[in-house]
Amino acid sequence: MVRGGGLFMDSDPIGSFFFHKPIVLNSFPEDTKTNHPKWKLSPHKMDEDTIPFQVNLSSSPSSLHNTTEMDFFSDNTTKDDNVPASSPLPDNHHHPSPDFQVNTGLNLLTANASSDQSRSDAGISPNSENKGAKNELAVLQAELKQMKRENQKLRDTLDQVNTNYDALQTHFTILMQQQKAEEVEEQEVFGGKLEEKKQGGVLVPRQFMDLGLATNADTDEPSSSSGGRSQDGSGSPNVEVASKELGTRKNNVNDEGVVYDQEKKEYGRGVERDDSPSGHAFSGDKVPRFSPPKNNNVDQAEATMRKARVSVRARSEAPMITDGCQWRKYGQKMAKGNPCPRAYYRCTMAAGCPVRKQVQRCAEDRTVLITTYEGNHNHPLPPAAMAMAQTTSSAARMLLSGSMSSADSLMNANFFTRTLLPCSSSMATISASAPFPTVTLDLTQSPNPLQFPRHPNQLQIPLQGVPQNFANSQASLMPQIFGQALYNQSKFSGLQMSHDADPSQFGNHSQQVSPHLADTVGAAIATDPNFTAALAAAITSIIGSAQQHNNSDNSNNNGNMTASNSNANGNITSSNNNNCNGKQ
DNA sequence: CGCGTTTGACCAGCGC
DNA sequence: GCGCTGGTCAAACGCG
Repeated sequence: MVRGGGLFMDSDPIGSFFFHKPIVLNSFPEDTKTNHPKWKLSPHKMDEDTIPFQVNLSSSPSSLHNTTEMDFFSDNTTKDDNVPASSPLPDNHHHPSPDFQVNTGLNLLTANASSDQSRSDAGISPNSENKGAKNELAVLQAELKQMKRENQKLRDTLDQVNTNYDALQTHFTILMQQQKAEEVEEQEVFGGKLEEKKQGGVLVPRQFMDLGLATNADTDEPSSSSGGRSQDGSGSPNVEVASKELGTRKNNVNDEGVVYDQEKKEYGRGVERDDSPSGHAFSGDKVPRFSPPKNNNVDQAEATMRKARVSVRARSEAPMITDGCQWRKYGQKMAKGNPCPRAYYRCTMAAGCPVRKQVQRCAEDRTVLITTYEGNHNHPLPPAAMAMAQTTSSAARMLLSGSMSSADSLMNANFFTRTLLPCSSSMATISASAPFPTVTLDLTQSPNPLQFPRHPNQLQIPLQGVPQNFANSQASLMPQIFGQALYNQSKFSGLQMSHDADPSQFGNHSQQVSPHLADTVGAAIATDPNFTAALAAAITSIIGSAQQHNNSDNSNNNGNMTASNSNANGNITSSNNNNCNGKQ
């Protein structure tokens, strides 16, 4: 994992913990390999495997710098000129020559040492050799003491980092749970009794259009039926029972994507189980086939919810954008009005995941890849997948909250325009004749490269020629932030707009970028690991949320809105298809 | 041989 | 009722 810069205590079990914690520390005056001054991270290391995630320790680098006892290698050179200055550690294998003379200037001989010495030296050496050995022993003991002290300090630092990390994680989890709770509130507000629907004789909470986050899907229902190949043994229910309650998202965020399948400790793979038996409540994918004649109003609303889609437009030469999920192609059709075929994919990260997506190139601009997501994941997601999922989820929530609260979708579109797209209002359109609501996130333009330190082409997803994990981190970061912005926006559109909020008051806040955001995003972009991206994005979201809460009453969330607009241009179009020209 | 993709067939919704 | 279209299925196929 992460190593402390230049601190390789391979033979030292005390220092071995450096290999397991995401801390970049350099306690040495100078890394003689790279000649980087103290606390300056080696770019080489950063490129390799360090995560320069800036943890705000109470002990600043300077304060650590002032802890001179950590700088014991200068003593090393003092007490033993034979030891190369570049040696970062006291060489345990360095055996002094018989001429080895050390003058530490310290009177460190302890009674214990002398007693040991007296024992070991008994009848062996003359006085001079005894003195040399004693000195050596004293030096070693002093070094040991200092190493212990330093180790203790580093442990303290590590504890503090861990504490901070835990606090951040807890905060993030709480925020996610709050988000979930608010989502449920929105369901109650806008869905009313639609929150529940009957399926298989069991009343289950009706899923909102949550494309990204594991919710109350009942994956324990064995699949069967409807033909299709059956899943292998991977069909262990990977959504915990607790996920049926509000705290579902916890599993999505608490393990840096390590645990996706609590039982299998891995992603579900392989041929997907036929996910939805006929009439499965979450078979949002099978919209045309899921039409039991029921209460008209309820079904109409449900159909609207089910059919809600989020379309993401991104420039990419790749056949499919990298969104962190695993997909299996199950069909391809030529769609009317577009010479490019439309491919149909379904999520295979977990058995029975109803999420599907359609991928099609834009008819007018073949470089634009249009990915339309539909359905909700019923399984925990890795960070990279969460990013896109949250984006689509938030967009869908925003759309649905608006559509459910108001029949005037055009008003909703105008709201999008004024809030998210102050500089591109023409992009916000909505088709009143849409058979189902679709939010289109247009990520094909990046008008603010300065605000979001990314090459414009990096918005092309995935980044070809770039390591996959890096591409993932790149591609995932932006939707993460964007999604948070959309989610926050959805709260406005869904809750406030129905009251007396003046949308214009949100208008120009999206032009700003918080320094925190820029720093965090920059740090995330500068490094490879998905964890970094996800964590940075999460923290970014948290920061943005915190800022939003701070200014919540009369202004919009600067950080998040900024992020969305600055990195993705925030073009949102509500329409009913994923063709460029709006035809289908 | 297992797994993923391809592709023609099939089904349902919708408009005329 | 018929045709068009979108969406899905599943056997065939290809690849490692």
